[in-house]
Amino acid sequence: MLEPLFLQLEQHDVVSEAEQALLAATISAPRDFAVGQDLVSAGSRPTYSTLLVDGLAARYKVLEDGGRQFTSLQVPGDFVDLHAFLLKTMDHGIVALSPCRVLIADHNRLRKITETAPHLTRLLWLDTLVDGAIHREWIVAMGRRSKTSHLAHLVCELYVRLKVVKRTSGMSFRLTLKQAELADVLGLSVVHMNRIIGELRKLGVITWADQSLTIVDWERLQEIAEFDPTYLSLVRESR
Amino acid sequence: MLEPLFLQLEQHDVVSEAEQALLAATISAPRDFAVGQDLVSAGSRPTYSTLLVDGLAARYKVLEDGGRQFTSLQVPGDFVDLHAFLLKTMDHGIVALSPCRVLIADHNRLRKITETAPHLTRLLWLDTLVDGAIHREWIVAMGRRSKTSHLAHLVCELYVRLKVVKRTSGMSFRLTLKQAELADVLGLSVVHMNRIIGELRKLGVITWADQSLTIVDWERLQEIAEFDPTYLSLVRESR
DNA sequence: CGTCGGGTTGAGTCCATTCAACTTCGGTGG
DNA sequence: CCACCGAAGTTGAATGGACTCAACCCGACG
Repeated sequence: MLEPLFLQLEQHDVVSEAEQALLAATISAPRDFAVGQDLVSAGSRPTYSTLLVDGLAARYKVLEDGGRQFTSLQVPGDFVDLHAFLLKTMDHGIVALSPCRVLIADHNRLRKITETAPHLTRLLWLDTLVDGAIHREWIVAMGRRSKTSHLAHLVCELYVRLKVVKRTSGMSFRLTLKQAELADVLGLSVVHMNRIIGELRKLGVITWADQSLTIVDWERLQEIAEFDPTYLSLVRESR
Repeated sequence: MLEPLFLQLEQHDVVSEAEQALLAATISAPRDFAVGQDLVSAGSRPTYSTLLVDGLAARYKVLEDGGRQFTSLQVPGDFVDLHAFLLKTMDHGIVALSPCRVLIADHNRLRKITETAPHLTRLLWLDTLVDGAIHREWIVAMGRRSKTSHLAHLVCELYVRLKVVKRTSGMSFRLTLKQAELADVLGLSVVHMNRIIGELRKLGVITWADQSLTIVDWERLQEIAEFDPTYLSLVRESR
């Protein structure tokens, strides 16, 4: 069940068998969440971190006027709230966008890892750093890209991240988001989100129906997005 | 010269004398940068990380059409590229927005810390996690706040972060940004940026002249921004 | 005294929003 | 069986926010 996590970690560096065993011993208790449920709620102080192993989840904040903004999308193999291990208090919620299965890693055990397994510690740290790199890319997209380019970039990113954990088939992947939720990713109104999607469809670079998104023209999509996957650190080297 | 770093770390947890000494031994070689110079350039693979001890710097990315977006502002005590320790390749540049003084921490020595000083390692990790938390807040601001609220939020954030490192006097602080640079923070045109600033001035919540920004009505500014400093983790507790 | 960088202001255009209507489709109950 | 309903998506029209282009101000500096 830890496979997606290992697939992700091994993109960055070699993970020894001892380290894999240590992770396996740290993580326990599978749990399932239904669509719309909070995996972790804002303001809470969890004593464990949550590893997503199946489904799609998102971090979000809600403003006083009711507006919601997603700050990240989480795919299988992502530690959705590893940062809570040190930040202690959740400053945002995490919601299931599809049925989700998660595993639990107790903070005491994570602390043990930091005390006994420096290399594995660095890999977990790196996990949160990639998270930050994705955030930066989103900021750039929100600030300076056209909406069409922003959406294209998101599709590229999701495709690459899902491919790493073998959740793609060919140039397609399941995307269980509603358009209203996508709008909360890009910071748009639902109506306009719909038109932007129509834009990419009309350009013939994607199709999206029945929760299945297919990239029809990967080259063109990358161009529109100015997508450069460097920020995902998908290079296996000593860390 | 390490004072601002210690001031920041001690906001989060107790830093022992041994840890302070270890940091002091890790960090060396002060260096100065002029306005507009890159502290770190995009695409590079630095073998050390850079601690800002004086001045204002920013992370940025540039798009093909020449558009620039800042993804963070860095104040004294910030490790501007601590993430490069594990990410290895810089996916963005870091530029000096005022004359900057920095110190250098070699990656080999940082690695030593991860192998011998788990608590200090966690504090450094935490440093990058707060970074991520700030990124998330920026994403929310860009996506769902009004531009006025976004600017107000930025002012609140800067004030609090600068206060931690004693770079405020009363309700004022030096802000060496040009309006064009602020525009690259919020993702706006210069002209519109100017009008938004005028907005906050007209509301009587800030003044800003001669590179000195003063918060005239802190309560009101916080309201406009819906500012809640939780995300900065300014609570001293065991981590 | 002229020039230049940064800031400010006005006018017109374009993009994104809101409000609203309408479609499609799957589920549910008469 | 089909009529109805609600959720999600799509489309049109009008409003308002953000953009560009342009002019102008002003203080620093040569």
